[in-house]
This record gives sequence, C-alpha cells and structure tokens, in this order.
Amino acid sequence: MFDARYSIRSHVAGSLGVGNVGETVTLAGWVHRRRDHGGLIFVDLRDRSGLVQAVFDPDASGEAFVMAERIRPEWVIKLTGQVRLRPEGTVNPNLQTGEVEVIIASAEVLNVSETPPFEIDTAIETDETLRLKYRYVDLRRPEALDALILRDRVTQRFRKSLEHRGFIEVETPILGRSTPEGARDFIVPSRLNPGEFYALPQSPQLFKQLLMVGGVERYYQIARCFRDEDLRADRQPEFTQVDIEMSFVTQEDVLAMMEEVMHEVMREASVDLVTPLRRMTYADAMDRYGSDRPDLRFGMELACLSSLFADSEFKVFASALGSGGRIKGINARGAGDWSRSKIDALNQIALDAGAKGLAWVAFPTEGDVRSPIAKFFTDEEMAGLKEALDVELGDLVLMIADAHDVANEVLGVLRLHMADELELEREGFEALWVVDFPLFKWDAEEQSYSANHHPFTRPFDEHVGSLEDHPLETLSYSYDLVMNGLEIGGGTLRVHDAALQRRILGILGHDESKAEEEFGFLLEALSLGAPPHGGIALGLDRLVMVLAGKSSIRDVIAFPKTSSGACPLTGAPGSVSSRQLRDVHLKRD
RNA sequence: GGGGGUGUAGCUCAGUCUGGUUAGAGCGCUGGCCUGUCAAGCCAGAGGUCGCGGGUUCGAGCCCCGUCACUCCCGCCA
Repeated sequence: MFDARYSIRSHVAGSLGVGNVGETVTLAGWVHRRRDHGGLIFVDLRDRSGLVQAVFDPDASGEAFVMAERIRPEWVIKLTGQVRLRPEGTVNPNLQTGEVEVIIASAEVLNVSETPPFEIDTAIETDETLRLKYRYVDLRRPEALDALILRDRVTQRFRKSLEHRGFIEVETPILGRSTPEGARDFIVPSRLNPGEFYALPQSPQLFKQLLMVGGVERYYQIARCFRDEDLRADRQPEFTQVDIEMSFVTQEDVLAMMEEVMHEVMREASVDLVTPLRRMTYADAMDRYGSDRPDLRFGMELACLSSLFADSEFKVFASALGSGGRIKGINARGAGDWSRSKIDALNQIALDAGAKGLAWVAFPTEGDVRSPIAKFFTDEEMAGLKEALDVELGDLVLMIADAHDVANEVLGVLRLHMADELELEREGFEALWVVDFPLFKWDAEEQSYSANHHPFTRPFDEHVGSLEDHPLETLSYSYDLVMNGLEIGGGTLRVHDAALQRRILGILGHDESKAEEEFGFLLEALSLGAPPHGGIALGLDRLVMVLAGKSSIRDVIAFPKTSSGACPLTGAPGSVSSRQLRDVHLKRD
C-alpha cells in the first residue's frame, strides 16, 4: 500500500478524487509540467502514485504564485492547498485525478533540477544508452517503474506460494569455487590466498543439492547468478533465478508443484495459466517444431516427407535418404508470391543454419507452380506433398533433405524466420513442458560427450544399465518450462548415488582423480545419506519480461548492463589502483 | 571471434544514394505576452567537434579506409 504515511505529505497525488473535495492536503513530488497563463499557473505534480493538477492563483496566495513563476520541470516541491472540483468543462478524462484540482495556499521548493537530459513521459523513444546513463530519471516514467513493480509482485508471489508449500529460503555463497563445464566464470582474486580465486556462482546448483543432503527437504532462493558470456536481448551477465529443490520427489511431483506456483504467480500479471500444462518430449519438440523451446502461438509444423519421396529421382533427396537422412518440410502460408531474391535469402539462412541447401516449391496462382526442382517430382509425389502440408494457393513449401537433426534444426530456424516475415499473430501465453532430454550430447569440437543439462542429471532408471554402451540414447529425468518460445526455466531429478555419479563423470571425461579433485565434496556428500531429490530453476528476469510484454530483459532490471557488459551510469567496469592489484597478488600485462 | 543496423542541436529525426551558398524541422530550453490550461497558446532568441581519426577532392555531414559506442543476430550461454 503506497500512501502518505511516514512522510511529510498528507496525501499522495494520484489518490485524490471527488471524495477529497474540501480537504486541505499537503503533497510532495516532482514538477511534471507547468502551464503558465500569466495571471494563472497550472502545475502537474507527479509522485509515484500519479499526477494531480495544482492551480496557482495570485488571489489564493501571492507568495505561492511568485514561486510558481520560478519553478521548472523536475524541481522537487511541497504544496499545501484545498482540493476542489474543477470548473465545469475543464475536467480532464485522461487523468485519474482529472475531476479535481488543488488550489495552492503555500508552496516550498525542496530541490531544484537542471533541465533533464530527456523529456519524461513522452511517446518519444529515447536512446536506451542515454536512458541507462540517467536511469534515475528514466525510472520516473511510469512505464519504466511499472516493470519494476510487476517484478516485485512476481517475486513476492513466488515467496508466498513457496512458503505456503513448506519451502524455506536459504542463502548460498556468492564467493564460491570455479567448477569445470558450463559457462565462463567471473573470478575474484583472493588476497588471503595468493594465486587463488573465487568464482561467482553460475547458479546455486551444488549448494542446493548439499542442502537436500542436509535434510532441508524443500529449499528455494531468489538467487543472483553470474555468467561471463556474451550478452543478448534476453541475457545479462548477472541475472536472477528462482531456484528450487525438493527431496523425496518424482518428476511428476516437481512439475505439479511448479504448475500450481506458476498459476498463482502469473495471476499477478492477470494471466490465467491453464493447468496442467501440455507436455512434449524433447524428441517430439524437435520433430514437430525443430526446437527444444517451441513457440506454440502459431502452427507451421514440420512434416516428414521421407516416405513420400522414397523413390525420388531428385538426386539430392535420394542421396540424403540413402545416407540415413530425412526429407522434411514446412508450409509458409502466404509466401507463394515471394520473389526469387527473397527465396534466395531464405536459402542463405538455411546454409547458415547448417543445411547443404534449400528445396522449395511455390504455389502462387491456380495451375502455376514455381520451383527449380518440381520437374523431378512425379504427379503422385506432387499430390502427396500438397496433402502432407495442406497446401493451398499462395503457399510456399520449404524442404530440407539432410541428417535427421540437421533437417529439424534448419527448419526450426526457417519456421521462426517465416513467422517474423509473415508477421504471424503471436499473442497470449502458450506454455508447455519439454521433457525427456537426452543425458548427453556429442561435442564434435572437443571430441567428447558433454552434459545436455548438467553433470548431476539423473538418467532414466531403465537406461542406467546401458549408460556406457549407448550414451547418446540415454534419456534423463529433465524438464524445461517453455513460454512463447522462450526457455523460462529448467530442472532435473538429480543423481543421488555416488557410484552412478562417478560413472557419469567418467563418461564426461573426468577420470577418477580429476573427479575427486573437482567434485569430491559432492561425491562424499552423496555417500553420506543423500535423499533422492530434484528441482528446477526459473529465469525471473525472462519471466517478468514476458509478463510485462517487453522485448528486452533490460527493461525489467533496475540498472542493467549494455551489450558490452558496461554500466553507462556508474562506468563499471573500471580500472583499479596498483595498490589494489598488489593486495590480491595480481600484475598488469 | 563473425555478420547486419544505428551514430547530425538537450531529445526525436530529415539531409548521405547523386559532394557545392550560412546544415534544417518538431519537441525541449531562454526571454516576453497571456486568468482555465492539461502535449496550453502567441512572439522572439540561444543552441552543432554532423561519434572519433585518417584519406580522396578546388571543396566532404555526404565518397574511401580505419576506429569507437550502442543495438540485433550467429558462435558462446552445462
């Protein structure tokens, strides 16, 4: 409840209405706008609650009127006066307080202001770097503040909902140790231990598992996480996770709990999350949408055309199938009249995404088919293609013939690109669980297996026996919460058996001594009565971004960094003195 | 590390393709007038390292090379 308690005011500006008529009120805030009519001055007074019109009339107070002639936008003032109904015909229906005004009896300047670097509360989209440099001015825009308010509501709701379900919030260290795998660490030199470094946490993953071993059973934390990687519109070097872990649970328990909590959280943004959420296996998501975080707000699903073209005379198709690949396609509805150059651009996108080429067939008008390859198709194949992709006049079919995963991924990229190009409507919230991720993936560059999620993910019980024999076929108890094509959160059941954890680390290339050195403390904990456990971590910034309808994570962070990781306001990162470097035993290049 | 976009007045932008008088507009700002406005109005005025450096040219905001910042994307982000 934001009101005038504990302040020098009697009321807040935005709360005034016809119910206050006749009352003498004291307000404080910023000069939003001044309209000087010579013999009468209007000032819009702004505080966090909103705007109210103050009227300075020399007949009411000559002293206040003289002050009003001096004041300028963003000056900080305190006003006392009587609330009255506005004269007939001067009501402002666009203003919450538009039925009333305050006739000022006395006024005081609490602080002056230079002319602000940009105008507040205009429709003008000001350069973001400038807004960030003067973020404290920018935040006076209700739109900017509203995002922080929504973030607060969401955060508080997480706390309440989790607390009601028996979770306790525990803080874990910010100064930790660097662990292999994962993102690049931010590192902090240790003064007391020359040559050694702390690492800032990429997530509290290991600590929350240790809390489960410690019998906490239900833990959560609104945790700051740090990753020294390149930035994106939805990625900052420091970000916040709602980190959750539970003991004695199945995957279904975690998902059910999370759905209930998410339903309550999203109500804060007036979104009715329909539960239970739809579930889709990783394999299905890749097959149907070419992505492990499919945007279900539009269709354009991938269709498998391999059997249709099993006997194709088209060499590209035949050789792809011959080497065990697939032929898959999507129907870009309404792009049938695209020019050759626009389609060539699509081809380039396909090449960049890893395909060897893009096959396409356009159906611009009745009886007309444009395609460099349709001449290789039999009538049956053409009819089958139309049926498989439900082709209508004006459609454009895009096909990729390649290895199964390449065909899926490339078409997934093209699907999103075409949705942008065709400006497909993408409204509302489409959330789902993507489940059953493979435990490992093959890292061609490193010529080794790496963890798909993280090294502590528990494989399917029925796959444990064949871990070493068929690593890539091992599925895991894992789940990502996907909303509107964004990964909002992800989690797994964890390995709670030390021997199994050792085997997995072994497959990941950590021999026994390396595993002991790097994860010895975890392995020891698992051997001292670790309960079965699992959990999830949600990206709070991304979630609020989606709920606020913003396209950048920076809009929901009070003081975000630019894409080079700099803070335009404070100038961070900055240099340090030689003395500071000496203290931590570092030398400059 | 790679690719695309942007950079001109305090702010938002036009001017750049096709080099040529003193670089413009709206908003804001300053001053004046004005007692019912609410993006107040009218009049006047101030305000420019055309991101930075170099080059081509008689002449560069405009062409060329380099560089910086911001931004979007790829790589990266277990």
